[in-house]
Amino acid sequence: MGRSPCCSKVGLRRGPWSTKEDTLLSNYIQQNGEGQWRSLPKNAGLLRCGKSCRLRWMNYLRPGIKRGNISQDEEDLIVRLHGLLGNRWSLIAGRLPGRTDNEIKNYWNTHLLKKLQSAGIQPKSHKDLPKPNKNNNNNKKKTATNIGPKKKKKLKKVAGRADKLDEARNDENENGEQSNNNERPPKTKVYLPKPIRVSSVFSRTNSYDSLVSRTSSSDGDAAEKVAEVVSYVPVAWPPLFEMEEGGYGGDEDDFLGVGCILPLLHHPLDSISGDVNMLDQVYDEYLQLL
DNA sequence: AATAGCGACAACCGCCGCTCG
DNA sequence: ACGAGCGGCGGTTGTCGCTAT
Repeated sequence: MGRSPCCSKVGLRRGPWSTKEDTLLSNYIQQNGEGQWRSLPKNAGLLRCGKSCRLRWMNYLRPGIKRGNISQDEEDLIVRLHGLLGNRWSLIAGRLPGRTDNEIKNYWNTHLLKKLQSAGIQPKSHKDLPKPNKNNNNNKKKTATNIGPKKKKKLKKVAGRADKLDEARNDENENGEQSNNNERPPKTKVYLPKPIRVSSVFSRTNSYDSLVSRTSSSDGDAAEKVAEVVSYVPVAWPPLFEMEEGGYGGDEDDFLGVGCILPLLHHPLDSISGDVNMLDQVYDEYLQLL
């Protein structure tokens, strides 16, 4: 059965937020706290969908949000985490204080993807890792349509760069089109680790850029180099406690310094410290959980 | 100067899992 | 057990601004 939309979209504003709307939203949340997103717009005097309010708050208005200027360290970490986790942006964002999943996702799509590809890296190196069911079901999601964004954009521009006025936006009618894809794979329960924010910055000596530069600097056996770079996919999990005690990051043989990104399994950690075989087991166990 | 091409990123959409009645 | 509501997530699209032609 189809679910009702999160809110009636009739008469609601869409598109970019004005400063006035931002102020209204910020003030309301500061006074009343987050949550109750569905009723928030009405209470705050906003003509916005609750989801839109939440997104705006989470990605831009929330205190502590860092905007732009993604550092080399952060970029490095994003690449590593993506190699581990795939497109689980919220998890990746959880390891980057002040960064939002949306920003990381955009940054990946616009910067890092090209960077990796230009370096001859197929960034899908994590494809062998088991993905959560949600991702495995991506087929049911609106996958790339026959007309890609660029083509659409081109078509749109060919048709003329019509200015999109707010009035037009307001007049927009949602047709409520929904794709009824009834052929869903059976659901399976999966373990989805929750992101854990940490404030410490990991030291990573084996930087992604150095890998890339190594790869692109010479014209030797390309496949070999790709394999070499792609090997940033981890092979073992380090004990979390090392990271949490601020001592993490010294070992170049850890899985490239990602460390601690995943919730720890309940293991007698003291006994596995330094034991690569045991770490492999931990990793295997984690993969099974996934 | 006008327009096409393109990049960047903000915002939207649809789906899912969790919670609660 | 079931269904609805809610929050959250990831993929995709829309919009804007800059550059090239």
